[in-house]
Amino acid sequence: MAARDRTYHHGDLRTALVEEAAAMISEGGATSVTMRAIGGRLGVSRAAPYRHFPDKAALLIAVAVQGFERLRQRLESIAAADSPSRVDRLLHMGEEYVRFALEHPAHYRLMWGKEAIARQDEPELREAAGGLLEHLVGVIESHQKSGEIAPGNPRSRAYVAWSAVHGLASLLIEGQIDPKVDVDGLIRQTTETLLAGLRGAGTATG
Amino acid sequence: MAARDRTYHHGDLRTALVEEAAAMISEGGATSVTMRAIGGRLGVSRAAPYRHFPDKAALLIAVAVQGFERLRQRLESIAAADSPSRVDRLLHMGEEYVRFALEHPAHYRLMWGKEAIARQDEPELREAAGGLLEHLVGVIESHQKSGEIAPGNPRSRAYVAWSAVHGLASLLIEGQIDPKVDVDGLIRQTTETLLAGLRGAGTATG
DNA sequence: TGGAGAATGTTGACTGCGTCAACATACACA
DNA sequence: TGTGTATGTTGACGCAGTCAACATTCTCCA
Repeated sequence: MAARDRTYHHGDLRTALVEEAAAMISEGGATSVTMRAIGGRLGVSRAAPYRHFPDKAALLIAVAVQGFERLRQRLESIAAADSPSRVDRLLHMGEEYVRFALEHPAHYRLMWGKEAIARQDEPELREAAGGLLEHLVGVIESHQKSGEIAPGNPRSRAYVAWSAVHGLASLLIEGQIDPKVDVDGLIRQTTETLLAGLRGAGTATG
Repeated sequence: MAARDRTYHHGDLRTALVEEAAAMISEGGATSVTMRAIGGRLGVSRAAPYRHFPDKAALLIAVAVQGFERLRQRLESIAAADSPSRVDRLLHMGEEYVRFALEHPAHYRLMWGKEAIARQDEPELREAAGGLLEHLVGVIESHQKSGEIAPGNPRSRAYVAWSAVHGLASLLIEGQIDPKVDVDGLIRQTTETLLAGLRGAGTATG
């Protein structure tokens, strides 16, 4: 990108588009991304992006997929690494999840919001989101084996856990939580409450 | 609205706009609402709505506020009425919350989504959302008094509870949860897990 | 080595949308 | 009864997404 100034062909416009779109999203939210503006920022015409993405939604989907991959990577690195006790690890994962959302609010919104992307049912998207869920299910299962989470359908348990962190993340990034609240404390309290609930609540339902 | 056909003045355009916008949102999501279309559907010109709302965002805000009022009313009627044991009532409230979102997905999205409405910080909106939270805080407090929820800052506890139901509601309406899952069961499991967590987890944090 | 065809980029044009300004009409009240 | 205000209409502007026609460059085989 440094040495490729002013050539007719950009070199790797597709990659650049996704990255630039992600940057614009971070700066001004998803609505600030326009095909024209993104072209302008990359020194390319307004229609150039259409050589790489059929429409704007497709570009946003690519950005969202990228977000999923990064989040997943972040969570997996926790699952794999340095946590002493298993319980700690689970709490840590929940916290990291919320923190990711706080660090990349517009990105996170794009990942889950149906409104933000016209075609939320794109297979690529579903797959990326699904991967994340599968990972969580696996973690839940392993914790069930070691007894830290009550038995029962691990997928249901995963959805419950996911709801808690996703809900907190959403409320935080949508500015629905009083700014005076201690965010770190709230995150911790949420994950701890969740874990306590999962440990105990062995209703027949799941 | 029946007898007022074809007069120059509509009669109560403001109200009609909010209702029509809500209807369009239900039908085709918030993006399907355009000032021109809404005017057309009401037999009025494209600029007429501007006599009642300074811009599109203001109209959407009115719709969102209406949604808040309805949700609150629904929850309050539960809190006030027929539930036998207190625990049941709390579970019931959580379930109704999620059910409301399922019945009015686009409406619900509009209520919380920053992206959907340009100015999420509108005082009118904050107030409506705040009212809901205060109600929840009150419920939590009363349950703390009777010992069904561990002591600790009731506002934090309320945020935790809200996160759980809001998260589940969001995941459901955004189509992130496998359609094969038993939704009612999942809702129940979520509220039960939450309650179990709130009953036990008395960390120093809150 | 020199094209030919594919990739990639550009420009012009069209449409739909939000919105403003100027103008028209109806209503309310003195 | 008349006038000021509330409400509605039409015309116009700019911006965004997108398509079609055209231009340039790249690749790769004869």
